[in-house]
Amino acid sequence: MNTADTITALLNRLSRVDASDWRSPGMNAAQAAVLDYLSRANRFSRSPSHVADYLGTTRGTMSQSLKSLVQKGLVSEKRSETDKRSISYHLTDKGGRTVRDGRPNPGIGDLSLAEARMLEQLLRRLLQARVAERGFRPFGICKDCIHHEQDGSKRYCRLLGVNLQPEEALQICHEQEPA
Amino acid sequence: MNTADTITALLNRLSRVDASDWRSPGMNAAQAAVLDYLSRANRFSRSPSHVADYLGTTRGTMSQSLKSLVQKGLVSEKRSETDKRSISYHLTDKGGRTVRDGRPNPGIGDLSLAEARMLEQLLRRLLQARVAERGFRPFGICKDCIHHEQDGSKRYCRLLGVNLQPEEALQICHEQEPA
DNA sequence: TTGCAATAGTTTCGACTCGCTACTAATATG
DNA sequence: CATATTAGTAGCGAGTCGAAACTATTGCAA
Repeated sequence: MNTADTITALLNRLSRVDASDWRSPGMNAAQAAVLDYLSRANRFSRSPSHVADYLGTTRGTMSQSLKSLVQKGLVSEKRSETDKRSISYHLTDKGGRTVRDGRPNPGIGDLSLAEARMLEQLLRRLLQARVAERGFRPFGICKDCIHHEQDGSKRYCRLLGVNLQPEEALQICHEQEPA
Repeated sequence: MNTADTITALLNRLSRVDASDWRSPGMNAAQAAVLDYLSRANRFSRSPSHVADYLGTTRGTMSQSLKSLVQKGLVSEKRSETDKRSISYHLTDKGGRTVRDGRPNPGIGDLSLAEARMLEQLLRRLLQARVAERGFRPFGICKDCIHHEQDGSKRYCRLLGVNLQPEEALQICHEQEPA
């Protein structure tokens, strides 16, 4: 077994072992991933298609997942004014609490802070490679985008032609193209 | 979001993006994980309970998964002679081929070989920590175990009291305790 | 303008996952 | 020898998953 395969196997078990934490309170890994994404994505990136693209699944599946999250009161939908086809989902208060409190804080064992940072960077680059390999969008954060423009404290998106709130600079955008 | 959470989020998306490869030929991530485990576990570690422990799921779930793999002819069962309760599963020829050929060889992008090795080591240590955190068994390989005894080319397991084949030294064992 | 084509989302289907509880059979233990 | 423990399974209900079919809206081009 070569290194790439070994890494993939480790990744697989790790996410499975992590997932066993979420399996308690009527919550599963897929739903947790959706909530996590919605908590970090900007207002232009929260449609079923976007979440599906991010997680590498289909619109049909995501439609189902979002429906079940709506039923649980964790997520709420808002139809777009301009394009009546598209819908933007967002966390409810309860959903926000679930994301913040519900996460069992995962340890890093005997890894030093420097090693953890190193691991984070390596994972980021691996993810970037595998995402590109499959033609997926990068889903990076707004401020690292070629369309992001900053003038003092004012921020602007050249692509969408809108002004941005300060907190939006760190959110995930489906249109993001790394600068 | 702290480093541990960030790492968990990266891990999650990575395994999800990887999983989208397996979703083609009537095969899913859970089944792929079972086949992968069975291909690497020794003859003492291939019962439903063992696979379930390894993947952090339940015996009931694993029983179902194994049933569907049997139906596809990828896996076959053998009842134990000594303990008539226990069953050991193993890959069929077709199952072996599926593991070997079916894996879309995953890239490592622009990571150097040294960086890939570093990533592998860090992941291994993180996994070890999270496994210990939850009281799971380590499922390490035979030769790194306190019960493993080597005398020239002869290998022996002190715990189970049996002689071991050379190739078994590198297989996963559910009884393994790191030396 | 009208007539597609593309897009966003949903629904339905069948196979499967998943935790849970209840169950059977075999083995241990006192 | 009675009872506890262990290994595995069956059934339940909610949900995941891909695929295909379907609706509604928007874009585009003749």
